[in-house]
Amino acid sequence: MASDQVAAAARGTERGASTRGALLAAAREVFMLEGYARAGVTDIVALAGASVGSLYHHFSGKADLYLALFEELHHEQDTRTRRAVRESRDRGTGDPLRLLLAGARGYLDVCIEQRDLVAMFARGDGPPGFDLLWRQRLSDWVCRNTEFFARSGEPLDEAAAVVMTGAMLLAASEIALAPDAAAAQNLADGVLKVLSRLRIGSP
Amino acid sequence: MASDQVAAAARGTERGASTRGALLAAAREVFMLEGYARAGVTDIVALAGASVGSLYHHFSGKADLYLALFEELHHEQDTRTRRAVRESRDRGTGDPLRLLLAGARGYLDVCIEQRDLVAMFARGDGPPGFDLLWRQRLSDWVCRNTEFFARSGEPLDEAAAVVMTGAMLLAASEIALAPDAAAAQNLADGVLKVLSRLRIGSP
DNA sequence: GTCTATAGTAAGATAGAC
DNA sequence: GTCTATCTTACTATAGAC
Repeated sequence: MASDQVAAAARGTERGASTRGALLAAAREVFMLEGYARAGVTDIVALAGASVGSLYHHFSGKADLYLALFEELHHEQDTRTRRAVRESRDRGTGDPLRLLLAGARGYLDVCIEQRDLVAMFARGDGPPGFDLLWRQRLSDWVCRNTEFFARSGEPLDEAAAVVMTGAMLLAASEIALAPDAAAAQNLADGVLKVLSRLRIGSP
Repeated sequence: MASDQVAAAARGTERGASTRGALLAAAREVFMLEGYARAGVTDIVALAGASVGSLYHHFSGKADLYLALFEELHHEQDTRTRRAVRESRDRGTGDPLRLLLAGARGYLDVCIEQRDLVAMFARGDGPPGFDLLWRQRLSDWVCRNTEFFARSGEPLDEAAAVVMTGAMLLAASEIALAPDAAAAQNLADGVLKVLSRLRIGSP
């Protein structure tokens, strides 16, 4: 019967998805603990309760696994940043710098929640070519902020963007090393407060 | 005769030193071009006109070569930073933030002069464990700046240090990517100007 | 001090049965 | 979709002659 086929497919799909999820979760643990280079494919599949063959069925290899984790975090950061800006605007904020800082807070919130994962990426150890992807993302970010400052009438737009972005970058990294969430939150608050002194974009 | 022995030793030493220098220079080229991971020991010795055996006579391995280059740059940055602060003080500068920024300029000057090398280290790709050394240096820097701001009466001392240091870090990285020295200089000037607006440490 | 040739090793990836 | 066993590849590092 057709329903049997459907049911079988569904079972298969569910099982596959669960294996995939277990592999991702295990990779996360092992990468965080050992770093990318020292992590072994065998350690990951062992922790996931799966096999090497399964891993290569779902992913193209160790690097792919790492990239998947990175994209996941990046997506979350992006979503939260946009949401924070939107909510601030809905609350009536008009000042561009205020909106930028609201987004920055959203971003740092994710960093605080996922300190361990952020720390892993901040180490810089990743698959060959990952640094290029990272640099690309960073450049994009600087460009977007440069455009923002240019629109706000800041003459030193690029420099301002470098200061802003660099501060956020190191803040994320230091937050990842903070002993607990409270200390991390404290640091995030401080950084945003200092940045608000820049008085950029409010001529 | 004793003088023969001395002469022989001197010749030997000179030859050794020259090989060592050639290896360092070649390593610099190859690492800059290929990155650490992709660089092969064989490529380096080929470019240096030396042999694998020589390399392992002078250095403990590929990683050691990389570290030597890093320490060299670090030493230069340190020297120039201190010199810049001293010179500024001699010119009569008393304001602490001004002195800090003078040092920052000295640091960025080295980054501009050695853009290619800085770009190589900024990629983050290095020998296993290098990220730890890097993080250590970074933490030291943040701590020193935190102490500086604390002495200057800044209540958000750590946050201010993170903003300042993060900005310098990304500035170095962006300078390394600048198309030419003029653009790099321009960006450095802008960043220092923006940072001087923070009015940190001058309550 | 320098060289050539060789060995070690480690880990990621693949083949093919179930 | 999942598994085990095997492979292969690429490199660093060493041994030992000159």
